[in-house]
Amino acid sequence: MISFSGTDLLTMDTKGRVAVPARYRQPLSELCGARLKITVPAKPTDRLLVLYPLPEWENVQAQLKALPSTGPYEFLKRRIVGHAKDIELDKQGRMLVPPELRDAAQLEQRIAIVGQINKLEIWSEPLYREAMAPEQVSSEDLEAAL
Amino acid sequence: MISFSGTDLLTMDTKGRVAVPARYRQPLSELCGARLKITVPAKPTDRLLVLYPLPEWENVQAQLKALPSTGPYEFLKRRIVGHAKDIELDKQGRMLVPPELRDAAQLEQRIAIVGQINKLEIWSEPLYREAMAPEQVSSEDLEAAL
DNA sequence: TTCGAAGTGGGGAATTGTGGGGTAACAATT
DNA sequence: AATTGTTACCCCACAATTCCCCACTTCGAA
Repeated sequence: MISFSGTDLLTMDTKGRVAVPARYRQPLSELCGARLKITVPAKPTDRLLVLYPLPEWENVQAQLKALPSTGPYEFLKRRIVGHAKDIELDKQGRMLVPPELRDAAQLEQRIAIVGQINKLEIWSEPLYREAMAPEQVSSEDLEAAL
Repeated sequence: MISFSGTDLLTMDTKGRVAVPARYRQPLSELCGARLKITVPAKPTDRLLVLYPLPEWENVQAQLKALPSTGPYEFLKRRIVGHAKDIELDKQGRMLVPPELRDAAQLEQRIAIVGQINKLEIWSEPLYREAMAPEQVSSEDLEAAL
């Protein structure tokens, strides 16, 4: 299994294409023919997208299926599955981000791709910078976490 | 079996026709000759339609049949089976949504087709946006779910 | 400096979504 | 039974998007 990490700053062109960082391409191709699934994150207020290799997505889907169909879980399942679309790469190693997801995550030209172990996160670069700013977490919470 | 996921934003024309997203057409054709069943959802307050491939509908119907014929179950069965209609696609891959169902789901021009594993949901786009809005789930409930 | 790999841009063909006209099937009405 | 009107389905046509290919540029390594 691949392990994603590190940040790549890239640009999305006018057709909505974004290059997948080259270092992931061969591993992805071997693992699953570079077939991926893109969707929204669990928290509805988070403005980003998550990108799974297909086998990893199967796990996620299985976990979702195991959740009860009530209240917030119901919402979660419908939201994540309802937004999940297949992604393949073109011969230049780029993905085409579906328009609905583009604006769900408020993506513009500048994009940040962030590796998170089993998935990639796709951010608008300005929003990513904001989210990473130190003042986004209270110092007490941080202390508690460390 | 097909697995539906992801959202497609489309328009219903003045004749009540809606294009089935192209990525589903071949799978549906192979699975069941693109013969589908459309009906209302279980919750009477939900404003949307559900669309099953015929084999999947058979399962649903069998489950309904197994329910006791009393009180709320009786109601459920009558409601779901009573609204169910056959759907086929025209040569351009569009379905014709029956008028009664159109206004049961308050469909207007802008439509969202949402994949949910074994079925497709047909929403009015504005209503779908509302339903997916973060305010629809309390932040405490959400915290608990994550 | 040269070379190759990576990221970016864009032309053009094919596919997909949309709109609308014509006609056949069907229902309703007289 | 004849007439009218409505509906559904065929076809064609246009527009937008997606996909395939080629090319330029930048950057780091040899």
